[in-house]
Amino acid sequence: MSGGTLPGTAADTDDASDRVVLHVDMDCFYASCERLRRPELAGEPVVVGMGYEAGETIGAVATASYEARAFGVESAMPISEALERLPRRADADPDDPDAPDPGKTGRYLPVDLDFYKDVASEVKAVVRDCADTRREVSIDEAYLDVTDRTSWAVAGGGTDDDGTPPPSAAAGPADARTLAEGYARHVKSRIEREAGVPASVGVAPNMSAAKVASDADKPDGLVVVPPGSVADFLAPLPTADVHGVGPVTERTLADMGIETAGDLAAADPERLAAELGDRGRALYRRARGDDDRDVTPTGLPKSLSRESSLPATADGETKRETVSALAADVARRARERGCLYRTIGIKVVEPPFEVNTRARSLPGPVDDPDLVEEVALDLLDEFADVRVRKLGVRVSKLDFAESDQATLAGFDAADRSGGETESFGSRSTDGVDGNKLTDWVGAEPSVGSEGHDRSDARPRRSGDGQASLDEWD
DNA sequence: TCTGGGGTCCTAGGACCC
DNA sequence: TCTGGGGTCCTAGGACCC
Repeated sequence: MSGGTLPGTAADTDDASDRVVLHVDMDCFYASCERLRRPELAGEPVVVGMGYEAGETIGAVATASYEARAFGVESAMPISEALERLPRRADADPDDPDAPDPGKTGRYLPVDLDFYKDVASEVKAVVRDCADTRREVSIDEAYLDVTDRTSWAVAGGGTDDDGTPPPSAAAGPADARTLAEGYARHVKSRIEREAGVPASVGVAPNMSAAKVASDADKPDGLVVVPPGSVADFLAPLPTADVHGVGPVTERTLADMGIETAGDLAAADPERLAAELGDRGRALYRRARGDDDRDVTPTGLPKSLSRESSLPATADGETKRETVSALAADVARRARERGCLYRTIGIKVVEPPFEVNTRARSLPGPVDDPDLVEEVALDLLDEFADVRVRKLGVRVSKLDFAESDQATLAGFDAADRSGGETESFGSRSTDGVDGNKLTDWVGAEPSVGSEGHDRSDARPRRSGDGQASLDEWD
């Protein structure tokens, strides 16, 4: 009837089994990190650009502070456009009548991912301390299942004093402050105090509601959605606010007359499934506050890739050089992580934005930079005559030899400096390369090539982020 | 909006096998 | 050789997320 899957599990959202899930979402994280080391940026419009260098107009906005967003600067916007809306402070010259008003300018900074990762590791330390069960989704976002640390019980017990307790952050009808709210406040303030950067926190009985809640009052928000009020909380929000609804699905839903999460929750799930497949059913459940996914740790990666934009060109030499460089970088990163791959692929983007992918699987897993380049170039041949604006190389079907849960948990922290040990569980890539990897590859003599020299694997500081972007120019 | 880079998951069709 | 069905693997593309 209502799409419940098992008898007895429908409509039990007020059950005692309700979990307490926190979603921690750092506020304009990169900009906050810059402010941490440059306090004079506090309160200023700050734009952090990737592929951006001081004085240039190239690149895209990675993060804009809320002050910059007030000028219309948005994430992923080209820097050139951001500069039109918010000129650079450096260009404000009091002696030049044509110069922009300093009060309407912003600070532009290039991404410094290594520094942000340092800050993020302090955030993670707090998160680890506050929850045994957690999922770190990205550098600035995590889910925490804190059911065993707190509960939905109403705080304050019998006292109910007439003092001035902080107003409840609860959404929906349940106006009372819960223990969960207090716990979330504790996590939030610890992050701010110990890592020095602000976070928004959402609290709900499931992941997707917590995610929406953390977003509902940014920045510096704390929104609590108690069990039983999830559907009411979501109902007025546009469908695009539901996690998993992007521009395409939003339009499809709009065409069906579905504009809000409430509309979605009231829709016919079979009709949704007809339009959107299984995702339709999943979104339907989500909009109704029904999301039973467990908070599980992030696993090992499924693929590694690098891509790079270039001025549109059909020149074969340029394309091949670009692909070779990307291939070398991907292979190096795979080796740093002690990971074998069985599929090698490329991505070719033609103007205006036509994406092509090609991939080839090998008989067995390998760690072979030369082969990555060879296969990638071979796949590129098909596009010898086309103009391209972006090229990419990817390895997938990854095999992490001898990996165990300990290294799995340490993966995020360990990948930063490629072999430099971080406090826990990280493997030394050199050691792994020397031993276990060889054993593993030995089972695949036809394509394995552990004997290759390591010229590609020179310890050129973590190739992530923009430092290495320069390589392809 | 003329779209940066690194990912995940899903779907659909074809090959191949039993 | 008129004709079934199930399962798995592979590739390509699409949608979405941060």
